[in-house]
Amino acid sequence: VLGLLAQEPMSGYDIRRYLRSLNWLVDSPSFGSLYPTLRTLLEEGLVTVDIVLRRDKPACKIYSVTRDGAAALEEWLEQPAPAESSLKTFVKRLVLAGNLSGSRLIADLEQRRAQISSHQALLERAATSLDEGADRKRRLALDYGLAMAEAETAWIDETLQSLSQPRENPGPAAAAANRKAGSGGT
Amino acid sequence: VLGLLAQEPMSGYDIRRYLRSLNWLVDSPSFGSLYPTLRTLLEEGLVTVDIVLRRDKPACKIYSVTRDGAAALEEWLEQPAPAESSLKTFVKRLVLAGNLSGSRLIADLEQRRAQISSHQALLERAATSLDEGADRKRRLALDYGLAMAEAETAWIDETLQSLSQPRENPGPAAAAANRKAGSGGT
DNA sequence: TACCGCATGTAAACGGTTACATGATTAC
DNA sequence: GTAATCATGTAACCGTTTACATGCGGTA
Repeated sequence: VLGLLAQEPMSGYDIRRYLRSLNWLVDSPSFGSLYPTLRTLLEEGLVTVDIVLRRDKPACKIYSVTRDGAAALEEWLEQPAPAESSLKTFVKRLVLAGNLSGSRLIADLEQRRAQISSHQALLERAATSLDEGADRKRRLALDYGLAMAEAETAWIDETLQSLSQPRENPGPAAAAANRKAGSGGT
Repeated sequence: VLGLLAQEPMSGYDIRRYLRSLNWLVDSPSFGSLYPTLRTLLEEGLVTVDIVLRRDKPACKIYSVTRDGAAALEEWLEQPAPAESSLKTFVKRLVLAGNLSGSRLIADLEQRRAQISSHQALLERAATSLDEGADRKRRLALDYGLAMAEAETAWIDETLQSLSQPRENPGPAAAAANRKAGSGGT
């Protein structure tokens, strides 16, 4: 929440709408947890409110991060994601990449790449132990996991490369285009 | 839990170990929720216990599904995943693909493909609305989402194809090989 | 006037994790 | 004898969802 407000002051309703638009990537909290969270942040002095009256719509409360809030956010972002760190954690941090320092972002990507490798190893072990004549359906989840791991690794590698060459402006769009063109990748 | 026990009778500890090996795909419950769950299933008559004493290891309780349990599982599996259905739901069902009827599995895959399309559309809308000169880092999450959507769609299409041609035995392994060979995709 | 989308909020219920407690068996 | 792994279990805590409650503003 702090991260989103740092990108742009918003109301609780806005946060919800924004997170809903990323529905697939991150799960958006219900109002029942979102509003109390904002209340807490306010009481802790990490955000301030600004009640905005509009003639066309009902009034809303726009929240902005304070200096303390920005410091708290930075503290959270700068401490590397915990070693176990799930996909959810990674994606959350990716959503806040705009607030992340370049080196921190690269470290996150590399950490994720390493985690995928170890997960891949686990899945491969599981696949071989299940091996031989086992019904295809039983292996589907493993195959899915391996395919996704491969795809994610490829994306991370592309992204790391494009981040290390900031002179050009290939950006994610160009990377996507490369993918579509099917230029032989690793 | 019922689905795993249907594949093979196991102890709570085994379930945990198995789910841990799929760590990345599904999150394994803590013992604090797993054991009470088994207790409940037992009380509901959906599973039975068998205390097994071994000389080399401590005793353990092997759970097996009863007829009622199998019926309950089937009921759960046959009702298509709810329309919203998250990635988690999809993967969970994929892990249990062995217990799923062929037509149900295909329906699940197709439903997921459709969901990805709509999510893709959302992400693309978000990407264009954020468009123009926006800092690359701000778009990273969107790009990630789109890349993963693409990869998942590709995997689903391959899998659907291989499932519809059961005469050959290409299986997931062959599909993976195709991917690696980089034969022109969709 | 009735309804729908916007916007905020609260309280109960629920489910899961964390932390704790116990004990058998093997290996150092 | 002591640590580590295997194995099971309980209770407090905590965050989230669900359901409910309220009200403004536009529109059919």
